Amino acid sequence: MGITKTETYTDQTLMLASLFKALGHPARLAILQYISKQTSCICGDIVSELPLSQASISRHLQELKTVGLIKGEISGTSVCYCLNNDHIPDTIQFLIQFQTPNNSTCCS
Amino acid sequence: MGITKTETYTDQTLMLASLFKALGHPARLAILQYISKQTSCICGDIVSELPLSQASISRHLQELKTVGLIKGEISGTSVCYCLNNDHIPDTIQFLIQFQTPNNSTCCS
DNA sequence: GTAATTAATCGTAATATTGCGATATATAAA
DNA sequence: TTTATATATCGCAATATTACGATTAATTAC
Repeated sequence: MGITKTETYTDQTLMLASLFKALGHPARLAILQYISKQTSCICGDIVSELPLSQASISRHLQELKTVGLIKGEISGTSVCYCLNNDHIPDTIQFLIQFQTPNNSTCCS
Repeated sequence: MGITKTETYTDQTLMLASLFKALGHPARLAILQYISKQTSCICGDIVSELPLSQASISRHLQELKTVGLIKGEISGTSVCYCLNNDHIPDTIQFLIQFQTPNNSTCCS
Protein backbone atom coordinates (compact mmCIF):
# COMPACT_ATOMS: atom_id res chain seq x y z
CA MET A 1 0.00 0.00 0.00
CA GLY A 2 2.89 2.32 0.65
CA ILE A 3 1.07 3.41 3.77
CA THR A 4 2.48 2.79 7.21
CA LYS A 5 0.58 1.82 10.31
CA THR A 6 1.86 4.65 12.45
CA GLU A 7 -0.68 4.44 15.24
CA THR A 8 0.90 1.59 17.16
CA TYR A 9 4.44 2.83 17.44
CA THR A 10 5.79 5.12 20.11
CA ASP A 11 6.38 8.77 19.27
CA GLN A 12 10.09 8.23 19.74
CA THR A 13 10.13 5.36 17.27
CA LEU A 14 8.19 7.39 14.71
CA MET A 15 10.49 10.35 15.22
CA LEU A 16 13.64 8.30 14.78
CA ALA A 17 12.19 6.51 11.77
CA SER A 18 11.48 9.82 10.04
CA LEU A 19 15.00 11.02 10.77
CA PHE A 20 16.54 7.86 9.36
CA LYS A 21 14.19 8.00 6.42
CA ALA A 22 15.40 11.49 5.60
CA LEU A 23 18.96 10.17 5.81
CA GLY A 24 18.04 7.27 3.54
CA HIS A 25 18.76 8.92 0.23
CA PRO A 26 22.22 9.46 -1.24
CA ALA A 27 21.37 12.94 -2.50
CA ARG A 28 20.35 14.05 0.97
CA LEU A 29 23.48 12.54 2.51
CA ALA A 30 25.56 14.34 -0.10
CA ILE A 31 23.76 17.60 0.66
CA LEU A 32 24.38 17.20 4.38
CA GLN A 33 28.05 16.46 3.84
CA TYR A 34 28.44 19.41 1.53
CA ILE A 35 26.81 21.75 4.01
CA SER A 36 28.89 20.40 6.88
CA LYS A 37 32.13 20.97 4.96
CA GLN A 38 31.50 24.70 4.75
CA THR A 39 32.65 26.90 7.57
CA SER A 40 29.73 29.27 7.16
CA CYS A 41 26.22 28.86 5.87
CA ILE A 42 25.80 27.73 2.34
CA CYS A 43 23.65 29.78 0.06
CA GLY A 44 22.21 27.52 -2.55
CA ASP A 45 25.14 26.57 -4.73
CA ILE A 46 24.30 22.98 -3.95
CA VAL A 47 22.58 22.70 -7.32
CA SER A 48 25.91 22.92 -9.11
CA GLU A 49 27.39 20.26 -6.86
CA LEU A 50 24.87 17.51 -7.49
CA PRO A 51 23.49 16.03 -10.71
CA LEU A 52 19.96 17.05 -9.91
CA SER A 53 17.70 19.83 -11.04
CA GLN A 54 17.04 22.88 -8.94
CA ALA A 55 13.52 21.62 -8.26
CA SER A 56 14.76 18.27 -6.99
CA ILE A 57 17.41 19.80 -4.76
CA SER A 58 14.85 22.15 -3.31
CA ARG A 59 12.60 19.22 -2.47
CA HIS A 60 15.41 17.36 -0.73
CA LEU A 61 16.35 20.47 1.23
CA GLN A 62 12.74 20.84 2.26
CA GLU A 63 12.65 17.27 3.51
CA LEU A 64 15.82 17.72 5.52
CA LYS A 65 14.39 20.88 7.00
CA THR A 66 11.06 19.28 7.86
CA VAL A 67 12.65 16.59 10.02
CA GLY A 68 15.01 19.14 11.55
CA LEU A 69 18.34 18.09 10.11
CA ILE A 70 19.06 21.49 8.60
CA LYS A 71 18.01 25.06 9.17
CA GLY A 72 17.34 27.61 6.47
CA GLU A 73 17.21 31.35 6.66
CA ILE A 74 16.20 33.75 3.93
CA SER A 75 18.98 36.15 3.05
CA GLY A 76 18.15 38.41 0.17
CA THR A 77 17.11 36.41 -2.85
CA SER A 78 18.88 33.32 -1.64
CA VAL A 79 18.44 31.05 1.34
CA CYS A 80 21.20 30.30 3.78
CA TYR A 81 21.32 26.68 4.87
CA CYS A 82 23.23 25.14 7.71
CA LEU A 83 23.18 22.01 9.80
CA ASN A 84 20.85 21.58 12.71
CA ASN A 85 22.28 19.00 15.04
CA ASP A 86 19.46 19.07 17.55
CA HIS A 87 18.40 15.54 16.72
CA ILE A 88 21.73 13.99 15.83
CA PRO A 89 22.46 12.84 19.40
CA ASP A 90 19.16 10.94 19.47
CA THR A 91 20.03 9.01 16.35
CA ILE A 92 23.52 8.23 17.60
CA GLN A 93 22.17 7.13 20.96
CA PHE A 94 19.69 4.86 19.28
CA LEU A 95 22.36 3.20 17.16
CA ILE A 96 24.74 2.73 20.07
CA GLN A 97 22.42 0.22 21.70
CA PHE A 98 23.01 -2.07 18.73
CA GLN A 99 26.75 -1.76 18.99
CA THR A 100 27.13 -4.02 22.03
CA PRO A 101 29.14 -7.08 21.10
CA ASN A 102 26.57 -9.81 21.64
CA ASN A 103 27.45 -10.89 18.16
CA SER A 104 29.81 -13.56 19.32
CA THR A 105 27.40 -16.21 20.55
CA CYS A 106 24.80 -15.56 17.94
CA CYS A 107 24.10 -16.98 14.48
CA SER A 108 27.67 -18.11 13.86
CA MET B 1 10.09 9.10 -10.92
CA GLY B 2 10.79 7.21 -7.73
CA ILE B 3 14.07 6.21 -9.30
CA THR B 4 17.33 7.42 -7.86
CA LYS B 5 20.37 8.53 -9.79
CA THR B 6 22.79 6.19 -8.08
CA GLU B 7 25.62 6.44 -10.58
CA THR B 8 27.08 9.73 -9.36
CA TYR B 9 27.39 9.02 -5.67
CA THR B 10 30.28 7.30 -3.98
CA ASP B 11 29.91 3.69 -2.91
CA GLN B 12 30.17 4.76 0.69
CA THR B 13 27.34 7.26 0.31
CA LEU B 14 25.15 4.66 -1.39
CA MET B 15 25.95 2.12 1.30
CA LEU B 16 25.13 4.50 4.13
CA ALA B 17 21.97 5.64 2.40
CA SER B 18 20.71 2.09 2.09
CA LEU B 19 21.45 1.45 5.76
CA PHE B 20 19.58 4.58 6.84
CA LYS B 21 16.78 3.75 4.46
CA ALA B 22 16.39 0.35 6.11
CA LEU B 23 16.28 2.14 9.47
CA GLY B 24 13.70 4.56 8.12
CA HIS B 25 10.59 2.61 8.99
CA PRO B 26 9.09 2.32 12.46
CA ALA B 27 8.33 -1.37 12.05
CA ARG B 28 11.94 -2.13 11.27
CA LEU B 29 13.14 -0.04 14.21
CA ALA B 30 10.71 -1.90 16.44
CA ILE B 31 11.95 -5.23 15.10
CA LEU B 32 15.57 -4.26 15.74
CA GLN B 33 14.79 -3.13 19.27
CA TYR B 34 12.86 -6.29 19.99
CA ILE B 35 15.68 -8.46 18.72
CA SER B 36 18.26 -6.50 20.68
CA LYS B 37 16.32 -6.90 23.91
CA GLN B 38 16.58 -10.67 23.75
CA THR B 39 19.60 -12.34 25.22
CA SER B 40 19.59 -15.07 22.61
CA CYS B 41 18.37 -15.29 19.06
CA ILE B 42 14.75 -14.68 18.41
CA CYS B 43 12.84 -17.25 16.46
CA GLY B 44 9.99 -15.62 14.71
CA ASP B 45 7.66 -14.58 17.49
CA ILE B 46 8.03 -11.04 16.24
CA VAL B 47 4.73 -11.44 14.42
CA SER B 48 2.85 -11.48 17.73
CA GLU B 49 4.70 -8.36 18.89
CA LEU B 50 3.82 -6.07 16.02
CA PRO B 51 0.51 -5.22 14.38
CA LEU B 52 1.60 -6.58 11.03
CA SER B 53 0.91 -9.76 9.13
CA GLN B 54 3.40 -12.57 8.91
CA ALA B 55 4.05 -11.68 5.28
CA SER B 56 4.83 -8.08 6.10
CA ILE B 57 7.13 -8.93 8.98
CA SER B 58 8.96 -11.37 6.78
CA ARG B 59 9.53 -8.70 4.17
CA HIS B 60 10.86 -6.25 6.76
CA LEU B 61 13.18 -8.92 8.15
CA GLN B 62 14.40 -9.62 4.65
CA GLU B 63 15.17 -5.95 4.11
CA LEU B 64 17.09 -5.70 7.36
CA LYS B 65 19.03 -8.81 6.39
CA THR B 66 19.80 -7.53 2.90
CA VAL B 67 21.53 -4.41 4.17
CA GLY B 68 23.30 -6.42 6.88
CA LEU B 69 21.59 -5.14 10.00
CA ILE B 70 20.50 -8.60 11.13
CA LYS B 71 21.57 -12.17 10.57
CA GLY B 72 19.25 -15.13 10.17
CA GLU B 73 19.91 -18.79 10.54
CA ILE B 74 17.55 -21.65 9.79
CA SER B 75 16.85 -23.74 12.84
CA GLY B 76 14.33 -26.46 12.20
CA THR B 77 11.13 -25.05 10.76
CA SER B 78 11.85 -21.63 12.16
CA VAL B 79 14.55 -19.05 11.55
CA CYS B 80 16.74 -17.62 14.25
CA TYR B 81 17.36 -13.91 13.94
CA CYS B 82 19.89 -11.77 15.70
CA LEU B 83 21.58 -8.43 15.31
CA ASN B 84 24.51 -7.91 13.00
CA ASN B 85 26.42 -4.88 14.12
CA ASP B 86 29.04 -5.00 11.39
CA HIS B 87 27.79 -1.76 9.84
CA ILE B 88 26.59 0.07 12.93
CA PRO B 89 29.95 1.75 13.58
CA ASP B 90 29.90 3.21 10.06
CA THR B 91 26.52 4.80 10.60
CA ILE B 92 27.53 6.20 13.97
CA GLN B 93 30.76 7.54 12.58
CA PHE B 94 28.90 9.24 9.78
CA LEU B 95 26.49 10.92 12.17
CA ILE B 96 29.22 12.07 14.52
CA GLN B 97 30.60 14.47 11.90
CA PHE B 98 27.33 16.39 12.14
CA GLN B 99 27.49 16.60 15.89
CA THR B 100 30.18 19.26 16.04
CA PRO B 101 28.79 22.42 17.58
CA ASN B 102 29.09 24.85 14.69
CA ASN B 103 25.47 25.56 15.34
CA SER B 104 26.19 28.68 17.34
CA THR B 105 27.19 31.14 14.65
CA CYS B 106 24.80 29.79 12.09
CA CYS B 107 21.21 30.61 11.16
CA SER B 108 20.36 32.12 14.54
C1' DG C 1 3.33 -41.87 4.24
C1' DT C 2 0.00 -37.52 6.11
C1' DA C 3 -0.75 -33.50 8.94
C1' DA C 4 0.96 -29.54 11.31
C1' DT C 5 4.07 -25.72 11.75
C1' DT C 6 7.01 -22.01 10.20
C1' DA C 7 8.72 -18.75 7.12
C1' DA C 8 9.36 -17.05 2.33
C1' DT C 9 7.32 -15.68 -1.88
C1' DC C 10 3.65 -14.37 -5.26
C1' DG C 11 0.13 -11.38 -6.83
C1' DT C 12 -2.34 -7.41 -6.18
C1' DA C 13 -3.86 -2.79 -4.62
C1' DA C 14 -2.99 1.55 -2.50
C1' DT C 15 0.07 5.05 -1.40
C1' DA C 16 4.76 7.32 -1.44
C1' DT C 17 8.89 8.85 -3.48
C1' DT C 18 11.80 10.73 -6.96
C1' DG C 19 12.68 13.66 -10.64
C1' DC C 20 11.96 17.26 -13.98
C1' DG C 21 10.02 21.10 -16.66
C1' DA C 22 7.26 24.87 -16.06
C1' DT C 23 5.54 28.27 -13.27
C1' DA C 24 5.13 31.23 -9.30
C1' DT C 25 7.13 34.24 -5.81
C1' DA C 26 10.13 37.39 -3.90
C1' DT C 27 14.09 40.20 -3.60
C1' DA C 28 17.86 42.90 -5.85
C1' DA C 29 19.75 45.45 -9.66
C1' DA C 30 19.27 48.36 -13.70
C1' DT D 1 9.22 49.97 -13.76
C1' DT D 2 11.68 46.41 -15.92
C1' DT D 3 14.96 42.82 -15.63
C1' DA D 4 17.71 39.50 -13.51
C1' DT D 5 18.49 36.16 -9.84
C1' DA D 6 17.24 32.64 -6.49
C1' DT D 7 14.23 29.50 -4.48
C1' DA D 8 9.76 27.20 -3.82
C1' DT D 9 5.86 24.95 -5.65
C1' DC D 10 2.76 22.74 -9.14
C1' DG D 11 1.67 19.04 -12.19
C1' DC D 12 2.91 15.08 -14.15
C1' DA D 13 5.08 10.43 -15.08
C1' DA D 14 7.75 6.60 -13.61
C1' DT D 15 9.21 3.79 -10.10
C1' DA D 16 9.29 2.19 -5.18
C1' DT D 17 7.30 0.93 -0.90
C1' DT D 18 3.99 -1.03 2.17
C1' DA D 19 0.66 -4.25 3.32
C1' DC D 20 -2.12 -8.35 3.05
C1' DG D 21 -4.24 -12.76 1.68
C1' DA D 22 -3.08 -16.80 -0.56
C1' DT D 23 0.21 -19.94 -1.82
C1' DT D 24 4.53 -22.41 -1.72
C1' DA D 25 8.44 -24.79 0.37
C1' DA D 26 10.64 -27.08 3.91
C1' DT D 27 10.96 -29.27 8.20
C1' DT D 28 8.92 -31.72 12.17
C1' DA D 29 5.47 -34.61 14.38
C1' DC D 30 2.40 -38.22 14.05
